[in-house]
Amino acid sequence: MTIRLMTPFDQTRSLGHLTGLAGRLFNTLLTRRFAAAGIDMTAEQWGVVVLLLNHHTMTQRELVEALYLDKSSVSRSIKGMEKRGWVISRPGEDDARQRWVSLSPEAQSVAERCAEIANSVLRDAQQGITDADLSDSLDGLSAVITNLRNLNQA
Amino acid sequence: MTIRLMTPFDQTRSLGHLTGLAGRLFNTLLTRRFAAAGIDMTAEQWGVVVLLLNHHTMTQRELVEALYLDKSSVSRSIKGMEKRGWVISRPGEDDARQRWVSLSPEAQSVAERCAEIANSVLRDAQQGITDADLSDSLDGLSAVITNLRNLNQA
DNA sequence: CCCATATAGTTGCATCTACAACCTTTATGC
DNA sequence: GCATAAAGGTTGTAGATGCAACTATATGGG
Repeated sequence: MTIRLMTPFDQTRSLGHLTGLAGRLFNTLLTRRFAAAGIDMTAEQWGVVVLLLNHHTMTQRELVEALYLDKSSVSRSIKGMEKRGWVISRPGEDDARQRWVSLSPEAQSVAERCAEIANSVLRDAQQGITDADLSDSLDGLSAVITNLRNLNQA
Repeated sequence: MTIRLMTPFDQTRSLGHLTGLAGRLFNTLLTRRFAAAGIDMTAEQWGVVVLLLNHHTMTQRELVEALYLDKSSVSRSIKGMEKRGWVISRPGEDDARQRWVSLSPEAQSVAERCAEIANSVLRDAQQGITDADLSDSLDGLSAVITNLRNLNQA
């Protein structure tokens, strides 16, 4: 017995459903492979590490803008990573409100292996898909993200 | 100062990053629009409601397979939805281990408006993207999800 | 210089998620 | 039949996330 709506909604092929599912699967697989390699790092934490590899040091506000997370999420994430020893957090010298975040030596020492693992996940996830199709999917995804960011701002 | 890796990893155009971000943006926008319409339902809960609209009643195990979540996540999600009044949960008659979940009358009465809101989010998120490009993106996403599901099983 | 406002972060609270360990009930093998 | 294995769910624990309210610091206009 099915309840029919005047306004049909097909979840199984909805972008919202598929993106959420794919994101979740990516993160769990990456976290599992980190763990299998003896690296106690989550996929989300790896996202922070990648940014800090490229920028050396960032304020939490810069992380918020780069990751598009709530400032409270970044605050707690950094706290956890500092407790784990992946990052170092220091108060700003010019502006006492800021916290400057940078990678710990330990994080730098495992970054190379993490990058290999992250690339392996991407490779495996994309197997059987042509580069052209993949590029099209990324373009579509980027366009949707641009739309959603604007909608969430408003 | 940038730290260069032997194994480069470009996050900004990585499928893992983009899918996670898009999924998050979809969910927050949908949850916000539900709230703006006076409907106290999250995007994740709407996913359960859609399944129950189409199947009338399901066991938690069936929900686990359809949503591809851990059984514990479904267990707590259903508990919260029952507390909120969106679903009814009853023990199985044939198999005493099972819990059969179905929609409450209240959920059925708001489902129509929820479907309209969910469709509006999809429409807005996809604006400016041609149907052909969208379809290609969905195909790519589906292929990636199939890969990831197999990888996560193994 | 001082007050109003804006900015950077933190904390309380709620939801969502996964993994591991566990309980209960059912199915299987002998 | 009975012991063992498998299946359906729950609970403990931990991380991730958003929103609202809050603190502390900076900035700008009289």
